[in-house]
Order: sequence, then C-alpha cells, then structure tokens
Amino acid sequence: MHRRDLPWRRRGCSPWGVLVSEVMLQQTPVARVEPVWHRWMERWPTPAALAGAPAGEAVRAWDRLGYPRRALRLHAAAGAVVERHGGRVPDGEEELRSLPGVGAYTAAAVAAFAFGRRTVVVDTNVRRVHARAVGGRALPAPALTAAETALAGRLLPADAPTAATWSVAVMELGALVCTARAPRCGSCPLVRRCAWVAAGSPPDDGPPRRGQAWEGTDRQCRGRLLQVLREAEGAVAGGRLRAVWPEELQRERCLDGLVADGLVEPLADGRYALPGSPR
DNA sequence: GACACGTGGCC
DNA sequence: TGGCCAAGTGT
Repeated sequence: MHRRDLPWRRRGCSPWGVLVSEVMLQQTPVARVEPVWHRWMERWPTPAALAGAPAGEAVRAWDRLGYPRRALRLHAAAGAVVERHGGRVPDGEEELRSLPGVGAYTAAAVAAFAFGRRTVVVDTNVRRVHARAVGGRALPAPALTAAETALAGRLLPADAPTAATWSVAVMELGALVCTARAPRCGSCPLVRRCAWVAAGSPPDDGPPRRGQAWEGTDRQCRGRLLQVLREAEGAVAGGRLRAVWPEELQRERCLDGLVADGLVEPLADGRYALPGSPR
C-alpha cells in the first residue's frame, strides 16, 4: 500500500487543520483541495482567526472548490468552536457533529484522525471497498445504510490508534486502488479475498445512476454569479451579474437563493457583495 | 428518502 | 466527447 503524504495527515497538523481538510474534501478531489488548504491555514491558522474574519472572505478564499456553502458553514463552525469550546476543536463525535457543516462522516473522521479516537469512519471509499471485498458487488447502494455502518464497525480494530490507521488505509485503498472506474485489482492486497473478484467482477446491478444535469441549471447560474462576486474587489453592480446570465427570471431566483443562503449581500444602493467584505 | 448543492478532470 | 465521479451535509 502507498500512503500519500498529505499535509493534513502529518503528525504536527492541528485538529483545526484536519477539520478544514475534511470539510474541503467533501465531494472534492484531493488535488484541488491541497493548494487551497495551504493558503487557508496560513491565513487562518486557528478557529479564532477565521471567526474574526468576515464570512465573505471565507467564501472568496474558498476559490473554486465548489459548494461554497461549505465555506460559510466552516466559518460558522469556527465561531461555534470559539463560543462553545474556548477556541479548541472538540474531540468528541457528538460535539463535532453539532458544528455547522459537520455530519456523521466528518465528525468521525476528525475524532479519529485528529485525536486518535476509535470511531467508525464511513465515506464513499470505505463503502465501495466493503461493497466489493465483502458484499461481492461492484458498487454500494446509492445511500448509506445502517448495515454498512454496522459492517464497518465490526471490521474496525479494537485498539483506538490502530483503528484510525485502519480507516485511513481503507480510504486510501478506495481512493487509489479500489476506484469506482477501472479498479487496479492487480495491485490490490485484497484480491485473493475479494468477494467481488471471486464472483468474476460482475457489473453493477443497482438502479442506473442519474447524472447531475448542469447546462442551464440553477447550480450553473449560481456558480457564475458567485464567481463574479469572488473575483471582484468589493461590491458589483447588477449589470455585471446580468452579463454572465442574461435569463432574468432564473438569474433573479438564483440571486435570491444566494442571498437567502447568506452567500451574497444585497446593498442599499442596489449593488451586491460577498457578506461582510470590504466595500 | 429524495433533492439541491459547484467544479473540473478523466477514460 | 461527454457522462461519470470526487474524503457529504442539510432540508
């Protein structure tokens, strides 16, 4: 096995660094996260540092990682850490889980990888490895099931530090070898014991997966609008937004949605800006 | 439980 | 070439 030397997996990385990485990695590939994570940690090395910055600056620094509401939630999580935990990232799954943007996976991951706690870490990689090696299926079900969590719990080593290492290893296996498309079974340490390989590597028998529509969607529209705001120094006039999305009805709906989400702030003079950013 | 939510790279 | 996929969460 090859364990990647990722900055948030190094010994000296703070729990805050681990939390930032886990939120950034939600639905986003490692390669795109790395440079943004480095800039982020240099600028905001502690939860208090981020909490002291305007939310809009977090959105801007999020750059093109996608799903920018995560930046807003991370900013809110930093505030909650300062308010409720004295500025230290908590080490318990329950306290972590109560932070904005931290769900079951992220809470378990931070508890395990930042604090060495024995938690059941189940992400898409773990699910795929287990579906194949144990379940004999090409891909896991569309949504996480209680049975999958239970299985992951049974497979987890009893010793806490070993359990954390185990979780990293299974995730790395899923990310580098047991990949969704074109898995490298030839270099997999589990080939001999893989139920899916033993069954002849049958194709996925689940329901066809619906691809995410993109062209012309609200998501694309929101992305365009926010990109203009991110790249602008301060506030921008409505005309700048009109230019990147001419269709008025949809543009206004998306703008309203961005404002409702707290990603955009409408100014009294009719212009728009990232929330709290310098005018 | 289904849906909304960004972005870019890969085969 | 374009559908598929990437360390999910909140509603």
